[in-house]
Amino acid sequence: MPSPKERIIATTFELFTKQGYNSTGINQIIAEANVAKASFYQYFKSKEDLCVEFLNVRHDYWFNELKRFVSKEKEVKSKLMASFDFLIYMNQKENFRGCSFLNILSEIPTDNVKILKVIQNHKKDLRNYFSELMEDKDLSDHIYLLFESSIIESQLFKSNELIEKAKKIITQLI
Amino acid sequence: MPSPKERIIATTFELFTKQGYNSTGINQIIAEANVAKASFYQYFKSKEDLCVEFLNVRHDYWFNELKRFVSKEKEVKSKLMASFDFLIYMNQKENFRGCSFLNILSEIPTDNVKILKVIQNHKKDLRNYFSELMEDKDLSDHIYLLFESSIIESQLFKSNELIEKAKKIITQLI
Amino acid sequence: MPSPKERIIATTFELFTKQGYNSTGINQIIAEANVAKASFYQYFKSKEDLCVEFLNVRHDYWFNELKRFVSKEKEVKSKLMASFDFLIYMNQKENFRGCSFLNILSEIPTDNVKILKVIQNHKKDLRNYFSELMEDKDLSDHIYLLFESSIIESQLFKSNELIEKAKKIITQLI
Amino acid sequence: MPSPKERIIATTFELFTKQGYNSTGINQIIAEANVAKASFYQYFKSKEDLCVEFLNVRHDYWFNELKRFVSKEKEVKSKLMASFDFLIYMNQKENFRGCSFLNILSEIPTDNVKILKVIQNHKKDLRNYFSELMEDKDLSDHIYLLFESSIIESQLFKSNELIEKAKKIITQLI
DNA sequence: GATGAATGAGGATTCATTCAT
DNA sequence: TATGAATGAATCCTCATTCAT
Repeated sequence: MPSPKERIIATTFELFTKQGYNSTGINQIIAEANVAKASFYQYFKSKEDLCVEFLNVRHDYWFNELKRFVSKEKEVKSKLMASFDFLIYMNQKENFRGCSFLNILSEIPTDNVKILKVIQNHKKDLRNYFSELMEDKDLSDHIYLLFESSIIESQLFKSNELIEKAKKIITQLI
Repeated sequence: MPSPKERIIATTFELFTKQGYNSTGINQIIAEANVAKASFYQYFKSKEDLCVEFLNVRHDYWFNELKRFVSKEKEVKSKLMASFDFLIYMNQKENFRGCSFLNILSEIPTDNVKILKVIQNHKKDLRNYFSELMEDKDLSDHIYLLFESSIIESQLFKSNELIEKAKKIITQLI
Repeated sequence: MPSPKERIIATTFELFTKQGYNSTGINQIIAEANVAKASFYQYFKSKEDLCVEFLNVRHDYWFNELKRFVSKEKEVKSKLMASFDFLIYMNQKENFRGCSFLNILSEIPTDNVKILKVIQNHKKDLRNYFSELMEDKDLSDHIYLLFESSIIESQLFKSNELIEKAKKIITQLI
Repeated sequence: MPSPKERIIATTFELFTKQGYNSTGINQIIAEANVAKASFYQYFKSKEDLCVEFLNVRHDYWFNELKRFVSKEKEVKSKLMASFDFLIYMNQKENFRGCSFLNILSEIPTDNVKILKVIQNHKKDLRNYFSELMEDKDLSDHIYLLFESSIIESQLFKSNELIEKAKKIITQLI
């Protein structure tokens, strides 16, 4: 059996991803992780702290999954297509829950700098991910923007339609 | 003095826009609207109900402001530019609070169909807004997607940088 | 049946007097007052607030009891003796719980100015009470100091011995 | 580096004196003493136990300081004055925190005999301290009572005014 | 002799909502 | 129609203590 801390993180990952930040209480986390309340607060001094941990774990998980998913592709264009297909894959896997980072962005007070920074860094890395695939920075930003809206729109409409449309657009751009 | 219902709606508009849905309690609303609690529940049978009302009011407000902002422009291209400038205008006015609809999308449980529909309709109208400006549906969707990410990214980074970049991209597209 | 607010105050009075401030939880208060938790927070925005209310009620109660107890005496000297006898009376009635004000002084953080002021005012009133009984301010302060230690010592030793000694001392002073 | 037990006692001394009993958690003590939790419970089977130890240490410290402070005086009267000056000295040193013993008396449940006895013994020793300075037992008790209220009043008002007044009173008594 | 991970009962407070008037 | 008192479940968090190693 994994350690309490590991169980907390695993449970948090699952619940924050599925239900979001505000809808998930500490009580539910410790109940499902089968951990004492005080154990929880030994590892995370606040829910905000846990949120940061979650976002870090999610960051690693998400980029690893993305890179694994894209790894079989050799050309830039097919890497791009695979990146968008990754969104479709994740939507199916996670039931169109959208981007955990943007979701939490909407859930926290605007002055929560600590969490904001983590979210910003995640998106900076994503923007970098595209810029490293090609030389034209304007183009990579263009694709980044389409990628971002693809996530949101598919979350909102619980449909991959606009992801497919983005793919089509990009095909024509390159 | 406006009626209780009007005062509730005005206060809700202000608070939901500024603080978000979950961070705004019923108590704060009725206190600032100077309305009795039971009066509140006479007009809105739940907070969810109020949310729907808010989104409807916000929808009208937002589109009216957008259209007013763009109305002075005659050509399609300048209308598009003005639309993105509207985002910059709103960011300044509302302190980079982003899109109320997408924010609430992240704040509610995924199974809240009632609210979801209202948000979807808002975005359908927005997508239509662009498609009515031009014949090429692929192009209008393309612009719609850039518009959506422009909102989000400027909220996240509290900066209009990517709005400007989207404008540049669109200039080159057309 | 008294109103919830009255029941809260009555219960608080009883519990704070008997158990002290920190040892009395909100839960116990609302349970014994038979009041809903939210009702409590409707009337008192915090436990600190309740404490201030308690001290005010206690202040009135204590001085009224004191004055009532002393009222039958005509001469200064016998009024003084009665004042000290009042301590004996209260010790018996409240089981040597000492002074609620001084007890709470020890229980709160030193920087809690709000509560501190209430305690200070209570003691200023007591000091005034003695100074109004006689012309010699030094003498009245002298007696005030003996009165204060009488309270404390009888609380500490659960005995009225030093109250009696103070009475004897004062008899010789005057 | 001192032993764990010594570090615990030193830290406890500092924190209990500064913050009081209830406001000081075991966690803070072991953290600042740099000691493992289980080590703590090896030396002290409960917080109550630690409290007793603290009071004993404080007792020795306080009387040693008092005697040192007074030692240079030869006459009874000047010894008394020095004793009261010691309170002023301590108030300045410890920021008007009052008497640790009386503070804890207010913080513990009334039925805690174990701690109560320690506090009583401390005060008995203090009463003895004065009675050993002079033959008249009534007078020494009188001074003891003024001493006690001097501590309390200066704690309450964060002022040495009433200590000075007590000194003046005593000067006239002798 | 010394450790630190793990505990569960309890702390104060806020929430959206309903009731009797 | 309009009120405001009253509700109870839920929130995040802290406490002193014990356990196996």
